[in-house]
Amino acid sequence: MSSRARARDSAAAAWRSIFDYIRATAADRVEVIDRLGLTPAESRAISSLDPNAGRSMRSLAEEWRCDPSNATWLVDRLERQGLATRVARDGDRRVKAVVLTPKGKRTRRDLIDSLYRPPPDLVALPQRDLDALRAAAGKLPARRANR
Amino acid sequence: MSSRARARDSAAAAWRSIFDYIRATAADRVEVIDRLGLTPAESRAISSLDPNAGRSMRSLAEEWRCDPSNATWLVDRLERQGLATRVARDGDRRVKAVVLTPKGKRTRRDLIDSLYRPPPDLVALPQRDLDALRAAAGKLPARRANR
DNA sequence: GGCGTTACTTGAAGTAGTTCAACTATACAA
DNA sequence: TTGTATAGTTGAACTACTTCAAGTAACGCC
Repeated sequence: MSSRARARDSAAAAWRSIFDYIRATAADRVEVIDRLGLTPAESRAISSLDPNAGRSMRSLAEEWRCDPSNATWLVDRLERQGLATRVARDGDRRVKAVVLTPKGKRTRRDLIDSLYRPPPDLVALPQRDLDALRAAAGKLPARRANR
Repeated sequence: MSSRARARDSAAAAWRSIFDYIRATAADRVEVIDRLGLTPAESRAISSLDPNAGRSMRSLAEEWRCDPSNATWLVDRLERQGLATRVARDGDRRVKAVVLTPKGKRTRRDLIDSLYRPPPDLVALPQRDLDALRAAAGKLPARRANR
């Protein structure tokens, strides 16, 4: 067997296990989002806002791959919940910077901490496996290059 | 540091990387589902149907944690697309077994093959990492025990 | 100052998914 | 047989999200 084929085999087996595990734990994440009173779209929105900087509507719409009017609608929802506000940017008053309110920052912190908390099954793995997992997974890109 | 704390640390780092990578590749999976002309709910529905056996509406509603009427609505959609049919079960004619049509089986096969195909970034990892990943991830439960 | 461009908003229409209450048909047990 | 429970369906009301077309306001260049 070629080394290429061997890589594909191992990767396929690994991916299947990871994928199944992600699906098995999906309900936990829904629970987190529910607890914070968010919809899935709102939770994604909140986590793409930088607590220390505003972001234009346009850049948000691009990241979310949605219509600008859709971004307006979503940010409206965040604003109505007191999680974010719009401030006109000095210099170019056309662009609105969306910034997290203190409540928004707290909610984002809670959201991210909760989602990043490793599930018990994972923590229960042997230390050897955890170290290997950490090393291997750490080499994966956290963001996909623009295509 | 206690061995418990060490496990938590490694697990947290590993989980973060995995979680980020899953999010980074989410668009690929949306693409697969779109290509098959399915909604996310339909794709989940199709993948929980066994190609070799029917399943009652009730058991589907339980797995999907939704109202029975919701299951009716979803299976209606599958039926309208020619992916599944209902057959009354002999012996208890109240229960309808939902079975995949040949087209439904093909679609399911395609869906699962596509979702289980490991992303390129993963295949590109060093063989040592892949083997370790496979071994570690293989120890994770694929289904969550009922709670 | 006029003009094209950019950033964002508004409104209308549509799909997807959820929830609840009411209903039908079958099974099963007293 | 008569009641009671179970499996599934129907319909109505609602929320979340998407898409498109049209509109407003500010910018920046000539």
